[in-house]
Amino acid sequence: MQRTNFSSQLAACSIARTLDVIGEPWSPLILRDVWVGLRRFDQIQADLGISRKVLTERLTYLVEEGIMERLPYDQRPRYEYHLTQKGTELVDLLMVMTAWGDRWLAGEAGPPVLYRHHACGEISHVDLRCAHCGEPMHAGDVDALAGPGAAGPESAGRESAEAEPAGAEPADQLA
Amino acid sequence: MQRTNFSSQLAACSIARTLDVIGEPWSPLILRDVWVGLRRFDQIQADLGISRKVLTERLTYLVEEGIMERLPYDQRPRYEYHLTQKGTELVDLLMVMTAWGDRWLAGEAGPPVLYRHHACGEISHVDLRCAHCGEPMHAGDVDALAGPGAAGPESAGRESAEAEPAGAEPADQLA
DNA sequence: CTTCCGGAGTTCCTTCAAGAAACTCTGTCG
DNA sequence: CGACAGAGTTTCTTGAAGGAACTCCGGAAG
Repeated sequence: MQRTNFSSQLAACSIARTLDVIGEPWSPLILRDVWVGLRRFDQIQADLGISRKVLTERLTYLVEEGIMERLPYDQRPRYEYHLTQKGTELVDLLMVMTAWGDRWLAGEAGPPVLYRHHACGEISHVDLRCAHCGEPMHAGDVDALAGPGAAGPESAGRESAEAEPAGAEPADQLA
Repeated sequence: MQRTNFSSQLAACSIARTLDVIGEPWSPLILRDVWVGLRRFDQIQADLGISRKVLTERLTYLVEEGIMERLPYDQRPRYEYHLTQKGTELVDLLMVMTAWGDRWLAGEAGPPVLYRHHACGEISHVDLRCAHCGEPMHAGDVDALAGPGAAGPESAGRESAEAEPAGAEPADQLA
């Protein structure tokens, strides 16, 4: 799996940049474990069954990236991993994965875990809304335009939108 | 990278199940390309710079999983990939990645691509809300409980659960 | 009719990351 | 002083990703 750093994409795509932080195998599950309270090396290792070497690498990287902090919890050399603000906000991603997985992949037994929303007390899941107007915001509800950090000079045009199968295919670039 | 199928987790975790579908390297970027209108093999390959072999594998798998469809667009053996409903809903994940990446990783140039929300016409990004009450729903706004599809018999209570660093940390389990 | 071409993959070889399991290091406790 | 436990290292093997060349198919060109 030789260096999958998406380098070509890093410049122009927030998705690729995000994947560069938590896109490696196991990273999202490590994030989940720490989120739910499994904060110590051996706990996470036992829970996931991940190789210790890989777990070390991932934790080190996540700390470097500011997703987690490594904090001593004892006089002895013992450490716990805690989510930073940056990491906590990344949990949004996990909640969306959960919602999608529950909807499309849940076994006949139903979802394995339920979330109760503090605000309303109901078992619920997340839904995506526009931060501006509060209306639903999903794949079909947006147009993409080149932003300030867009790639090359020629990238000024449009983005997803059109995209006719047969006709004049724009084949834009990405985000 | 020998078989990272998260099998131990698949039974009990929608996050792991979702990762099993789009967690492999490149898959989210392929999804993005198809979403924005790059639907043909060579287009995607050129855009991502991915190995043709890996692209073949990923596309085949995504089609098998019902994320995309492979449709002929010519009398000749030419095909395009289109998102299914299942795949389109997965784009939510990309939109959340974009939002997080824009917030935490955007270069000094600003975000590379902007999204205009049809409903309000504003440049915006997604926000997570409770599907029930519409209030914000983020990492700290939920309690997790074991659902019907929870793991083993002993998993009735919590899962990872205990594991308080020091005090009585709730540290619920996962999804 | 034969040749050319372009999209869509295959094949093959190399390299490097994930798995597995044993080993190390460091304080504390009995 | 020896056992212990948490938190990693080390070492070796396997297999997935890269890369580049090769194949296959049907229409277009000559």
